[in-house]
Parts: sequence; C-alpha cells; structure tokens
Amino acid sequence: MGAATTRLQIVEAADRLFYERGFEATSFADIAAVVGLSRGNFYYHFKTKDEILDGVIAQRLSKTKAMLDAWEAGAEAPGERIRSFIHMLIMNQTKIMAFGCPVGTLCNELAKLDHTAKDEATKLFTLFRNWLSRQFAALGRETDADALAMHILMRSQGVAALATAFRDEAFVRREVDDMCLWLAVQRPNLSDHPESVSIQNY
Amino acid sequence: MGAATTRLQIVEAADRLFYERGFEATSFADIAAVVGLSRGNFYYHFKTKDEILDGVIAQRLSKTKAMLDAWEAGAEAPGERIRSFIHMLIMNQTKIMAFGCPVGTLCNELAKLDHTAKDEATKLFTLFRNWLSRQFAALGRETDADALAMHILMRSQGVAALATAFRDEAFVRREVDDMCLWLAVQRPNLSDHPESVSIQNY
DNA sequence: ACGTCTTTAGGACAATCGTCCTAAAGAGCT
DNA sequence: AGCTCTTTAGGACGATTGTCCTAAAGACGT
Repeated sequence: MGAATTRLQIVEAADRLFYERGFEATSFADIAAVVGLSRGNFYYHFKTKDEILDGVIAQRLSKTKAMLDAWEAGAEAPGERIRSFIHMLIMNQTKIMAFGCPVGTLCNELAKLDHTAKDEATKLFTLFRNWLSRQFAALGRETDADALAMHILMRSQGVAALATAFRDEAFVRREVDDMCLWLAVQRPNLSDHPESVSIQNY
Repeated sequence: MGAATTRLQIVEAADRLFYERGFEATSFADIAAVVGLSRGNFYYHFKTKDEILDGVIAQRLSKTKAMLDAWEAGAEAPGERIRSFIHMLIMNQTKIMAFGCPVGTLCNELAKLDHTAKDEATKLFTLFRNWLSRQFAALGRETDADALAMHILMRSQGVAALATAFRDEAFVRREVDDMCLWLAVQRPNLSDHPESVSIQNY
C-alpha cells in the first residue's frame, strides 16, 4: 500500500480519536489499533505525536475551507448560508452531545497543555470567523461584520458546551431557533450606506 | 499536621492543576510537588486519582453553592444578581483566557473520558442553572425561567470558549455588555400574571 | 520517658507512554 | 529470477504513570 494512503488513514483515525477522547488521552497504540498497524511502525510515517497533530489540524483546515468555499459558491443568499452554519449544531447533534465541538474542545485542550500547535488550531476558528464576517458584510453590515461573526461563533460554542453537559435536544433546538430569529432580525446598517441615508433625508 | 488539613491542601492543589492543565494531564507527582509531599504518601489520604477528583468536585460544589447563597442573601434585586454572574467573565478574565471556564472544560474532558464523575461535574452547571432560574422567576418570568437561565449559561460558555481561543479582551467586554443589554430588555411575562392582564382588559 | 495512634518518606510494582532501531517482508522494474 | 527501494513488524529504551507496601518519624496522652 502506498505511503500516502497509510498516512491518510493514520491522520483520519487520529482525527477521530483526538476528537472523541482528547489529544493527551489518545496514545500511539490506540491509533495503531484502529488503522491495523504495528505501533513501532508509526515512526516511519510520523516522527512524533505532535507531527500527527499537525497533520490532523492541517487536514481539518483544508476540509473546513473546502466546505465553506462550497457554501459560498452556492446560489443561496448570505443569510441562508449563515443558517447552514447554525444548523451544523443539529446535523452533528449526536457527536456534539457526546464530545462537544471538535474545534472548541481541541483549542481548549491545547491551550491548557500550552501546546505549540495551539495557534494553528485557532486558525480553524479564524476560518469560520472570516467566512461568517464576509456573509454579514454581504448582508450590508460591513462595519460590524466581525463582531456579528464572533457573536454567532460564541453562541455555537455555548450551545455545544451545554449540549455536552446536559444532553438536552430540546435546548439545542430552542437555541438554534433563537439564533435564526436573531439572524432574521438583523438588518443592513444604515451607516454603512450613507448615500441611501442622504436620499431618505430629502 | 492534621490529616484534614493535608487533605484540604491536596484538594486545593489538585483543583488548580486540574483546571490549568486538565485532569488527565495532571499526575500524582505534579500534585505532590505543589503540596510538598512524597508521591507515595498520597495513598494514605486518597486511594485513587478518581477519589481526588471526587474531592475536588465536592469542594467546588460547596464553594459555588456558598457563593450563590451569599449573592441571594444580599439586598440586590434579581436583575443585579444576574449581572454579578455575568461579570464573573470579567473578574476571572485572565484565567479564562488562559484555561477557559473551570466548569465547562472539566465537564467536557470528563465527557470525553466517559468518566464516572462526569454527572457529578455537571451538577456544577445545575447549581448555576437553578440559581439563575430562581432569579428570572423573581423577575416575573416563572414560565420560561429555566430557558432564560440556560440562555445566559450558554452565552457565558460561548464567551469563555472564544476568549481562550482569541484572547481578545474587547470581545469579552462587548459580549458582556450585550448580555447585560439583553437582560435589561427582559420584562415580566404577562402570561405569568393573568390577573393583572384581566385588569388591563377592563 | 513510654507506649500508642497518626502521618510520613521512599521505593517497589507492573503497565504504559512516546521514541527509536533493526531486520525482514513487499513491490516494482529489469 | 534478481536487484533496489519502500514499507512493514516487533521489540528495546528509558521515563513516567497510578497504585500499593513497609518501615520509620511525629504527635500526644499518660
């Protein structure tokens, strides 16, 4: 089997285990058992555990970027795209209730470990943040687009955290609906379009 | 030195380390180094690491309960009490930006480890949830008090998660202000007081 | 000062960790 | 079939993990 294929299998298995058990709690032996390789042989593909983590984060970054690009290339309006983001909380509800948000929990664990890769993991958040920001700007909220993006991101993190703790489906649905309601109420910021304001002033 | 005193020192050191490094990443040796005891001697005070965790959670539960009881015994209005809760995000900003929320991150780690104590840790959330719920009920929102409590709890968790990832003080301040604004806008639910509604109907 | 109960230090214990080496099996080309 | 380069299995390595034992030091009432 090609080395590239094996490498991919290792990254994929590590990704799942890092998410479901945590980075620190996952051992080489755990990953080896999933992939079906001998533990010692890992050294051929990855020199250290941190290198596997780097590979996992890189793969997540590219997969996430691909997903967001696809959403942005679609025909939906910006508001509908943001709704797609929000509904990830429902699409992945089962896994979130069991393990939390893959991004948030990884970032927190790496922060506690003061791990070198923590800034790299934060880029996953930045990906969502910038994407959301672009959608809000397209909705006519250029000036506060980033603040709105952070607000949506914050709510998603909060819902994920409490979903894990309480495992309450009704709570998730309710908060998702509330986020969509909040989104529907957001209107273009007039100060972003002074020319239309002056027209109204006539 | 009395055994009770040493036990307390161990629990206190473990509490800090579990928060700052995580439960799994903290070893007996780490705690021993902080307390200044020999590693082997721990067995006299705690048979297992899980027993230390139980002690840590029990102490956190009683300290949290004492804090909330004190807030509730004060002369402030319920709205002001909720603002005290929200402002914990600012009071503990430095630690939160470094390690996240002590409750949320512990619950998530124990969920991933599928640890026996995970339900016990969730009781920390329940403590805040019920307390917040009582404050909203006192504000005249008996019917949806729990939903409002969960909403505030959710926002706090979200802010803490992103504060750790981005270390952005301005973001924390902005979201705290936004929460207080949201709180100020909440009004007694008329359906909770049908008699006053019927009076208005005359 | 003595005897008793409490608390301690220090290390043994098997298991597991991440890392690293070596020898052999496999794959592909000639 | 033979040669070469890639990929593998298996285990050694020192360190560290949580757990547990034992012998000695400390505290305290008499």
